[in-house]
Amino acid sequence: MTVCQPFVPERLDVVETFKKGDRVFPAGSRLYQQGVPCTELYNLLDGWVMLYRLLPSGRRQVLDFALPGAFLGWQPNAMGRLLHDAVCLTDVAVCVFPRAPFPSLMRERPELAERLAWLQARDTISAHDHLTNIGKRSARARLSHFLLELYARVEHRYSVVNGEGIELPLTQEHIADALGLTNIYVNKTLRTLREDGLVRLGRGWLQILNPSELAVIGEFDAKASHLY
Amino acid sequence: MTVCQPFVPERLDVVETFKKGDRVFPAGSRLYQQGVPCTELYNLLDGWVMLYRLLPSGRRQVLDFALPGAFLGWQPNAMGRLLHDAVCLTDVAVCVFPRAPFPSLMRERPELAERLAWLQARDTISAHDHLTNIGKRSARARLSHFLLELYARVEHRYSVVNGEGIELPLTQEHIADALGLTNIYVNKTLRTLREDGLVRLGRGWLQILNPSELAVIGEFDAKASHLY
DNA sequence: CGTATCATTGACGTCGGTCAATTCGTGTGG
DNA sequence: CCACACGAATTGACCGACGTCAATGATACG
Repeated sequence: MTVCQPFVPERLDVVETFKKGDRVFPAGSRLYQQGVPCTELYNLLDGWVMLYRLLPSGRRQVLDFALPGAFLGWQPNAMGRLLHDAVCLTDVAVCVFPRAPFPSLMRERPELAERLAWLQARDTISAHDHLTNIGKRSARARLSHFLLELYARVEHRYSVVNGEGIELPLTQEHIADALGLTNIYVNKTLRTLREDGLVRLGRGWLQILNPSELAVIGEFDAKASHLY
Repeated sequence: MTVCQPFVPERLDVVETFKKGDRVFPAGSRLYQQGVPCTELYNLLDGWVMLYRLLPSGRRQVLDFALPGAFLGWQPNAMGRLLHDAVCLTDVAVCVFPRAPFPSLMRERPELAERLAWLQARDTISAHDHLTNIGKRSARARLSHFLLELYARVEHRYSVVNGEGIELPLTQEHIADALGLTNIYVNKTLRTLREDGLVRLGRGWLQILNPSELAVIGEFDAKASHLY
């Protein structure tokens, strides 16, 4: 499901030719910045990347937490200026492409354009999920939905021992900025979820204790998760 | 910027061959329904289409108001089941395509896949805008931002006499469901905007009286509107 | 002219925000 | 090994933006 990986074998070399190579970014570093042109594209191989927008007022809206397989930095030309920030929440491994030859590369390799279209369509659906979650649910439901979805996505990518919990390199402030809440209220809502025996969540890890009850609260339909 | 229109001339016939023809839907009718497979794709030629999701609880989140040029009904296969509803707010003219041959058509015509990728990327950006608006702004700012963006989009498609206002076939409930508010609070907030001489808005039309002040309130950057 | 839909307004309640203080955890330097 | 520092988590008191409920008014349509 990544951009460069699962091509038909004999085509793979073409994309391989264009890539600049793999690179590692340390936790806290930035892949690219809102409003600034960026000459590279990134295929996320390992680690977590947070995508967010900054408002003039300084507030931050988290758009997505990108997991391995995500293709980052590509967008219709706003004169090359990107519309969001991308920072690494963990050490991150990416496959780097130069941006310039990409349009012609897409024309030469239709399956690349096709794959990009699908990735983008999936991103749109994901954004619509996110939108619905923020727009129409209470804080408690938002958090439930968010944790379940994140858990499912991580479970799908990393090997997770069933019921063992996952690594979750997010602060409560990150979660708050994703859900349109304050870190304080996220904390208070988390407490009620914990007290009800639904989740456990500490520094850097998450465990879902009662997925079915959480799914009811968050109106989460596991079968409808097409966003892996 | 539509799917079938601006191809290089000699290619156009290929897409034309596949299309099933133009069709008109009356206001209030539905193009497709959430959870139901749909065998067609639609290129919106004229009119307004509202895209929304319904939650189990019955609440509705409006995802987008589609304007001419939008390409509707295409998404990565969730077994063909669509994830949102599309209903016509006005009489609507669409160019209809059968869904089945589309994957192979994309492979034959790379420029189609490329165009779809770009349209989808634009949709993602638009969804991120929407997300930021709902997640991080007060009701007053949300409304200001929403009205300005909508005005800009309509202005870009239909010929608008400067300062004359536009047709806006939305009820306050539609707006509320798009912005994560209640129709009642939308009404009250609109009143304050009117009283401050910023907008005029009645049944089916909208006039922006003070765009610069509205832009300040809504943190709206006209230059950043890449969503035409 | 009657009915349905949408807009408007007020009274009241609450969910979530703001402010501020305390605790906890981890890393760092003495 | 302990003292300190710093960021994150936690908690409480208070407040305000927005929701809920209910009634009235305006428009369009048959």
